[in-house]
Amino acid sequence: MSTDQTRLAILTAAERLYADRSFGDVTLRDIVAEAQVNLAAVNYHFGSKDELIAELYVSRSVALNRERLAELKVAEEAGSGHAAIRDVTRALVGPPLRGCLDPDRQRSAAARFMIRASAESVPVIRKIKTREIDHLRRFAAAMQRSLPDVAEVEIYWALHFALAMTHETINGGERLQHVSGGLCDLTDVSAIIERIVDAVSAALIPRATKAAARRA
Amino acid sequence: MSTDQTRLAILTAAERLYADRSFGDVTLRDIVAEAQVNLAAVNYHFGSKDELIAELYVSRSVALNRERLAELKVAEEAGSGHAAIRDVTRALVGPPLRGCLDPDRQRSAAARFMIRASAESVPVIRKIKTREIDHLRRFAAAMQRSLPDVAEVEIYWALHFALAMTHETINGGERLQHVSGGLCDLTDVSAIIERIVDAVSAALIPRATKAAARRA
DNA sequence: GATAGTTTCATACGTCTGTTTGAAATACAA
DNA sequence: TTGTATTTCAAACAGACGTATGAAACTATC
Repeated sequence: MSTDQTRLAILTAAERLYADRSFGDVTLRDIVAEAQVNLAAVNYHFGSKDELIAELYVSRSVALNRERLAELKVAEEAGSGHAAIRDVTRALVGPPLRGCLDPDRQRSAAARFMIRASAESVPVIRKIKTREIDHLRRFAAAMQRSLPDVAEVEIYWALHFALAMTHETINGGERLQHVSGGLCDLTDVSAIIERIVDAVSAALIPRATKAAARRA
Repeated sequence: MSTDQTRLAILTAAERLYADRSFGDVTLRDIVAEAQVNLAAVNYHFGSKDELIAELYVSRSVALNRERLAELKVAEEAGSGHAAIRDVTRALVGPPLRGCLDPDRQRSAAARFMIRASAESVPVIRKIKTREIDHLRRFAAAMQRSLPDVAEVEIYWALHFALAMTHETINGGERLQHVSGGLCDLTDVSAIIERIVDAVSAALIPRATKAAARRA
């Protein structure tokens, strides 16, 4: 092909398959069948399976981070410098949740791939996760700015719990629906987001007022 | 051997390895090397790799459920019939957290294996997860008894979030420690448990008082 | 339109996987 | 001890895996 259509076909095919199945389970032969390219194309264009996964992870990682930071920026500009804690949390958990729960399987593939990359700890991804650390620190800082009275350690735990609820809702949503007998609605994404935002606020705000009272 | 020492050696070896690495990654040859038995012993005693995993999962699953229900029973008897929401939550998240974060690798293996089985969705385990559904429903019922004013759907979400925080703390604890620059202490297990219990209570109790006020 | 460079393709390589085999070793009952 | 049943063992099986090869098919430049 003239341009690197093949590269792109492989990347999107891999993304689509990794969204549903584990890294170890998806073979190169699965990927090239999905992409409708030759088996050798993967090693020609990427060098190895690991390098393919790494490149896929990096590209989707920067996309997710960009999306989150864009939302954060909007909230911070609306609040003339510092965003409310609810808006910061929304910017953190909104993109992956909206992405994963999108009914369009292809559009949701990127988000679900990222969740898998976050959950499964395959060596090749472990090595390039420094990016994620820095990114999460920026959100911790934003949360701290919105609640200056809260101790730093509480901020990190809240961030951790926010991601926890996000990931488990995506990965274990089926179980929740099962356990609740279909009572819990997983189709209304914004309601889920507000629910998580509520939980994070409820956990943090008492600690803020308590700290403020101590200070006064 | 006279008794089924070999069966047991295989089970504990598999548990130990699956606690640290994924199901796909751990081979039968790894397991028999760890157990110091012959390769063919696995298929002789269990039939196949999948059946080994299934038997291991079932046995550890009933052990975990028993532990949780014992804690719940103690709390309910102390409260003469119904336990406080904090105690119910503690009975749910305490056993896996204490198990996984135990410094003794061998003792923590069972708990970490269960977490992996819960996170990785391998077909053979998916089929026998009905057990887990029933078990979680009993905890939902206990939570409902402790907070009768809260809507049923809120109970299920709270249960879901409690498990979310538990799992992510176990699986993503390393990241939390990294992001927080070592600020978050993962060695003090009971402090972590209280933190999760706090978060669940904070999420539920406002909804209880609100519902009670509406009712009045 | 010939040439050089890039990309595709069928095919094969070596290795590792779960599983099977049949004989050897062990245990246990008569 | 003899005979039967259970358990172990080394070895091999067929299949799937990631990767490598070299010829064929393209694309672009002159």
